[in-house]
Amino acid sequence: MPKQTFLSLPEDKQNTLIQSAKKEFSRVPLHEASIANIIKDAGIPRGSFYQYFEDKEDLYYYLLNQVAQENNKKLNSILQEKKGNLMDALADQFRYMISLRHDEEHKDFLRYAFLNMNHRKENTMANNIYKESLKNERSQTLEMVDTSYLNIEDKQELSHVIRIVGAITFHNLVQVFVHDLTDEEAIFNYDAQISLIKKGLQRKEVD
Amino acid sequence: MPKQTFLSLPEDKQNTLIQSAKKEFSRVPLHEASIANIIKDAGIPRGSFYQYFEDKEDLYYYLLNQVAQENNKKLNSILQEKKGNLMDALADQFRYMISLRHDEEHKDFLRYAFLNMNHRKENTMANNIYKESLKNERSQTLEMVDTSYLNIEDKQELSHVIRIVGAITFHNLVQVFVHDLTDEEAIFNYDAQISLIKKGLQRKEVD
DNA sequence: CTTGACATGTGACACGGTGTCACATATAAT
DNA sequence: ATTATATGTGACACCGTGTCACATGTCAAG
Repeated sequence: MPKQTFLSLPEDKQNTLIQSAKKEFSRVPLHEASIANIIKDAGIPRGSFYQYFEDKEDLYYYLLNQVAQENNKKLNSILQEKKGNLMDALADQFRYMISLRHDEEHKDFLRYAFLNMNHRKENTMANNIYKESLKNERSQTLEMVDTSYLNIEDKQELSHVIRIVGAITFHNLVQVFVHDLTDEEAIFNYDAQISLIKKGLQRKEVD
Repeated sequence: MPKQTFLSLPEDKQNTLIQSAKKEFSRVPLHEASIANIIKDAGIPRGSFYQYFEDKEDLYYYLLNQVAQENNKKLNSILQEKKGNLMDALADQFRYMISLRHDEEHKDFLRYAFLNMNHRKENTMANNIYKESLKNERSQTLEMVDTSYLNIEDKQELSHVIRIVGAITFHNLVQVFVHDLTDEEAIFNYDAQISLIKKGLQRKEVD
């Protein structure tokens, strides 16, 4: 989390720094990004940076979390639109996510995020790290799921379902960036996989 | 890949370096590991290191690939034992993987590998990077799958199934290390999820 | 042998990045 | 006006990387 000092800064100064950071994190992946570049671009001294953030990661995950929050809102609205049908909502959400690749502002930032997706980034995207407010939003999302569409018996199974579709969704998003899939290819694969797990991987015994 | 120079080295010198590397990569995750520590421990000069490997990553993925190869062999043998039943084989393989946590030699190395699992590591573990021989082994594994257990229609769907169970398996392995799950918890979750996707996530219409 | 060509070994060094700290400056409170 | 407290600043010490000029080894041909 950014330190209080940063949050107390005049908004435009905050934005300058954020813009510079986004620029750097869009140039190279996190581990190659340098604080030196960010502060040079933002025109602030090195010491100040460390008054605002713990380190590079702190700033990075602050940004990533902002993206995640937008995303979460989107999912909520889609889920509402789909009347609680989780699988349908995810199919839409997936399409939305890959469409972000064409958005100049997020493009390369997302690209490097997914090319170097790891547990912490995934967790941030799925929103578990920041703020209690998010915990609320999260369960708010969960509450919206209409479980009658799903082949489950209790809340615990719902959480397993979430993990399953989450793992598959992230896997597919990573594939999109790693192999530079077209939207069509990406959607085809994702839908195929979702369809498979919806109907079940195990052949029913035919007697 | 290590350079030829390394592969031509007397075996004991190779092993010394490998041991020192494993020690360092078990001490801290890849990005914190330092070549300085490895060569100090192995007692070789800095210049030599760069004659053997491109860089830190080169050495790391060489080691990880060795682990992956052992793993692949194991999967093959389990799959054979299970007469091509993929899902059953994976359940066993998962148990085997988490049991490696208790093996002193691999313990921390694996721990840091999974705590920082990313696309490249996952891919290495699932074996796609090194050697043609592995490509063969891979398809060899695929050939062993008896598709009659599965609810699929063609080879393409089989590859989707592999991706699905792969994503879920890795997700669960990461969770094991991130949350320090007991073997029992890990197996419970994994089995629950596998069972769900086997029978299908979508409720059948009851009329 | 000895010479030369080529492979391998070696460690000092330049470079670039990080995080800190002593000092400067602003802001607020009495 | 004075003191306390927060914030700004950039020089600096530290550490790790990858390279390069030079040293040493190997081996085959004369």
